[in-house]
Amino acid sequence: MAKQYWLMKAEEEAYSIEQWKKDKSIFWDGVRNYTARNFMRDQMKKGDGMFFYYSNGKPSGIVAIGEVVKEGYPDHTAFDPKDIHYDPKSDPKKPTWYMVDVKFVRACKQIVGLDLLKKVPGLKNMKLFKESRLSVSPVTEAEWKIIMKMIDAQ
DNA sequence: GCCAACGTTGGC
DNA sequence: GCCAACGTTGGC
Repeated sequence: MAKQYWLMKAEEEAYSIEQWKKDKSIFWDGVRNYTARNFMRDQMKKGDGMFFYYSNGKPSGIVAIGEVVKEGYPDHTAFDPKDIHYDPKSDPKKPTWYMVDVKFVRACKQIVGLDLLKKVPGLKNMKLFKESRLSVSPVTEAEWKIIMKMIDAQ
């Protein structure tokens, strides 16, 4: 299958790129939305590219580039009553929630803000704008290339 | 901090 | 299975 591209959101207070840089590879736990879950469980493949996006930021935008290194597997935080993402309805024998591992590739010199992304004609159909509440969303190859160029030009 | 958008829950 | 109420996300 051809390489695919994704955009994944986190709040800076929840997980920062400085932390990611240190950790190198992380599991993307805590997603509790079926659409996002389906992308992680069924579609994300090893080697796929991803943009790390700060939501609820000042401003919000893309801050780093990563790569999928482990394909969908059960999100164990759903089984832990002490975890904030605990979901008693997820059965370890038949897990409801899945996650992937993503490794840090590089940080943007500066944030590629949402306001900037919105101004680019080639990006006007981005899923990010249309389904703004989705924490994992697909990025087309054309969109990926445009954004990579914006990052390289920084 | 407000509020629009939208997913989820639960009563019927 | 409908739909109102409620909760969450995320831009501003």
